[in-house]
Amino acid sequence: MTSTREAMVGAAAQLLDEGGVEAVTLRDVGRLVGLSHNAPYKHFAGKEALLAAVAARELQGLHSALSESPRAPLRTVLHDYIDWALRYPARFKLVFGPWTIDSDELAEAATLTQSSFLDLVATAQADGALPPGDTVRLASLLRALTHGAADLALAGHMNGEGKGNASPAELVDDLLGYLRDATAGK
Amino acid sequence: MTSTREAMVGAAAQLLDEGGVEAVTLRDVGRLVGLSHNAPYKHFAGKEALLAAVAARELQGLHSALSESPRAPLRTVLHDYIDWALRYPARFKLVFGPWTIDSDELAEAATLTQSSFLDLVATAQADGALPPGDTVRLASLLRALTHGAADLALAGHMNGEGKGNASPAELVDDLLGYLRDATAGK
DNA sequence: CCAGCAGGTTGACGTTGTCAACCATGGAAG
DNA sequence: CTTCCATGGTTGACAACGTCAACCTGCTGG
Repeated sequence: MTSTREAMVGAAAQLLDEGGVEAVTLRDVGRLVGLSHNAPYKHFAGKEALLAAVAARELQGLHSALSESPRAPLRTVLHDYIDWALRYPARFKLVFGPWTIDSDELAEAATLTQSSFLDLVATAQADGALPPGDTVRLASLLRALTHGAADLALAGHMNGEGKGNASPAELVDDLLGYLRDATAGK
Repeated sequence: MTSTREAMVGAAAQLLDEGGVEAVTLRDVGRLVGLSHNAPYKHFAGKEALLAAVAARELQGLHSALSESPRAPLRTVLHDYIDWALRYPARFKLVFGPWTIDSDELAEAATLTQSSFLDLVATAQADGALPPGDTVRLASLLRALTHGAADLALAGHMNGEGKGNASPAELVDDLLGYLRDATAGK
């Protein structure tokens, strides 16, 4: 029994996937759920609030995927992240775009995902796949590279002239390789 | 003697800095240069074309900064890149956002900047500051991390709870450190 | 001389976000 | 049982925006 609010979030996500964030219009969301324009205002303060709800749902999904298989190797998780970004570019850009609104829901989902990832990095450190040291900082490094590789790939800045070009997944593997070497060489 | 077109690009950049990409409106650009709405259509095919011109100008600026001091250390260049991104977030997001338009001007500026950066990485490899190997791939790694660190910082995803948090510049230094170790250990 | 184009103007149109006012309905307070 | 009011819905309006069309300059090349 999906509430009207959830239906609206779903409709917004659908519009997002089909035509990017520009295609998400409050009026179309109303139409998609069988209500009239302005119906969304009964559930969201405005357009940004609706988008924030979509972002929160997506973040919760990421967190679920992370916490449901706590034994997945770090490399797999990062590759999955990249696959997700490439498959749903608009969602990716929305989630990691600038939130001009402070949604409690969103903030909570973000910290949850963050802590799940931290656990993952800590285990990898314990397993000797990553160098020891500040876990938060190492996690930030991994996150930044993965995010940046996906973002550049989406922006088309990484498909230059073909020669020697690396896919985002390959870049992640490169970094993991360097980090493993640093661990072993210590 | 700045042409009307250049004035419009400048006005658009100003609006961009003040209020983000949403604040850039063709009508305001017209007003800012003392002309009436619709004047921009005499110089640009539409809004996207205007934004593409702004992005191209910004990319050319990056390329100039890169090529004017060819002896700057890689670390400095990357730090400058991050400073630029944090100081002009809207420009940064515009330049590395998805270009739905193919502007020759933009494409050319992009390849120029790309090649400048490749030269820089190649010299760093020759100096022994970076491990040998596929220069393009290594440059992509550096670019992805720098870009991702800046983007996450802008999105607010990196100022968690303070403890152990790394600034984008520190992450760049971390990666450079790992790469230097990989070079020396070889 | 004049044809035409670059650059500029006004006016209009449809779409969108948002606000205001009104309406139904269902449960809680009296 | 009635009364009240919050919830979720509606319609209508408004201003702003992107964009198109039509019109109006000058200047310039043939």
